[in-house]
Amino acid sequence: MLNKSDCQKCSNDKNSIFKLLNKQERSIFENNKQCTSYKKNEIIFKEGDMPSGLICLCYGKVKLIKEGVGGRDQIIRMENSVNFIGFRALFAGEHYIASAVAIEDCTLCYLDKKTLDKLIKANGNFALEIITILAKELGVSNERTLSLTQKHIRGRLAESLLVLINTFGYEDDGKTIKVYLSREDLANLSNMTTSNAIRTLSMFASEGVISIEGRRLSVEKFETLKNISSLG
Amino acid sequence: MLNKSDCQKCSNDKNSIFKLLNKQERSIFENNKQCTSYKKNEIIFKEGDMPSGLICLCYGKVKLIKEGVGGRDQIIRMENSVNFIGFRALFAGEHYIASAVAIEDCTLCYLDKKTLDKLIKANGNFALEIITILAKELGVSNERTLSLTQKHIRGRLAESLLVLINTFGYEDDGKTIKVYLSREDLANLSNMTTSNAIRTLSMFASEGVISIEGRRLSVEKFETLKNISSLG
DNA sequence: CAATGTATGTGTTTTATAACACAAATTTAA
DNA sequence: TTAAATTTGTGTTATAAAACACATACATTG
Repeated sequence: MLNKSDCQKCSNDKNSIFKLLNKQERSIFENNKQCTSYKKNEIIFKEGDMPSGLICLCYGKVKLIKEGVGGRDQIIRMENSVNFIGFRALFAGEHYIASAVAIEDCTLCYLDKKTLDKLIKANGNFALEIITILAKELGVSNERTLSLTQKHIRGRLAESLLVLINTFGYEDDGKTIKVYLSREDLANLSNMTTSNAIRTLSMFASEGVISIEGRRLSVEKFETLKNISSLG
Repeated sequence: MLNKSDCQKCSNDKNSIFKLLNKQERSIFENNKQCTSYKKNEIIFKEGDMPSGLICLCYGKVKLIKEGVGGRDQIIRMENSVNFIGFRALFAGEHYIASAVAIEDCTLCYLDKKTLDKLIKANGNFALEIITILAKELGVSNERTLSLTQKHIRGRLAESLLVLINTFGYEDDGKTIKVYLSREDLANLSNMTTSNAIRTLSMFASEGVISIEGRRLSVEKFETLKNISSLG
């Protein structure tokens, strides 16, 4: 458990929704938040757990993984800082439907549900912003369902790479995707077997669309990747 | 366009979220709502349209259908009265990602976005309820993605039948599903081709799990249906 | 009420992708 | 610093489901 002051990102990040709070509300938030950290590969929460508060991912990267039929897990979401994780279950008043696993060392902030509800009830713009976040997320999920069910393997993998680019961006070279996943994770994100992820990734490389150095994936032909994603 | 007083369901239905409004807020709602009706098969809104207000389905049944890759449409949602339709896009500030089609004669209520936002900002409990609805819906969508991608045909179709029972209930005989869909709609709901929906439905019938009379589907062995859904 | 279109039903073929099997490389642990 | 475990890579086989091709039944309409 870190000192409260160790984490300023949750409220000071440029996109932080806590900026919508007024001075007094803001201090309620600051006085009730709690910071923690997790090492790479540690489980932040497990599918089936009951959420007790809002979790803000301040530093690090997280995958949200859901147990599938017969051991075939599905990654339903990749999250970069600064963003919330596990807020769906919290707001729905339900158990988590996926587990959150740190894929890098992470720092998190907690805010208990009671305080959060108080802030939502007190500040209409804050409430509306949460409504917007959930509604956008629901759109993403609906689109994702269509992609995962109707696109072919190449399209699904290409789309996953685009999602990773969108979520994590590039390294300084402007082409290496700023996240390092196992082939298995890439497969679970793209709804395919690990062997097919490996094979398809190699195909992309041999076509010059990407280049591969272990888990380092660099995009060489972005437009081609987008084409594969939308046509596949 | 009907007279305002023709529709009382949107605010008087036992589960209506408008019951959370106080007297004054309630009258704002009543004074600004507009009622319309649609005939069976009419399009209420189209994928790509921009929403202008909240739509409450007061009478009738609706399917929400999304264009897929190469003409393979997907039904992303079935809605019964009294419930909202198209609220996701409205709250996200985005275009509709699916079209709403009346599968029976329908009566709808509209409430413009401006008035709705006013009510959300004014009433924290109302805001929290909308947050809960969206969060639950996002959970359903995540579960659905897993089912549609990982279950086999039999499991997917069985699950769709369970969804229909859950949404529309039974006729007075306590076993006939209270909605009459084409085989194509059933297929689009279950992510399969029409022929496979027909074939699988026949299999269920020959196994005695359901009985079929045209579009009338009656559940003979509910537990078996649940087993097929969860194991498939 | 014929005629045309649409929905349903069934068999056959094709294909995308999972499943399996194993080898090589890499990482982790002893 | 060797052994064990895990991850990556590749070829082969098996299979679930799409695609295709008709036939029949049912609706709709001129």
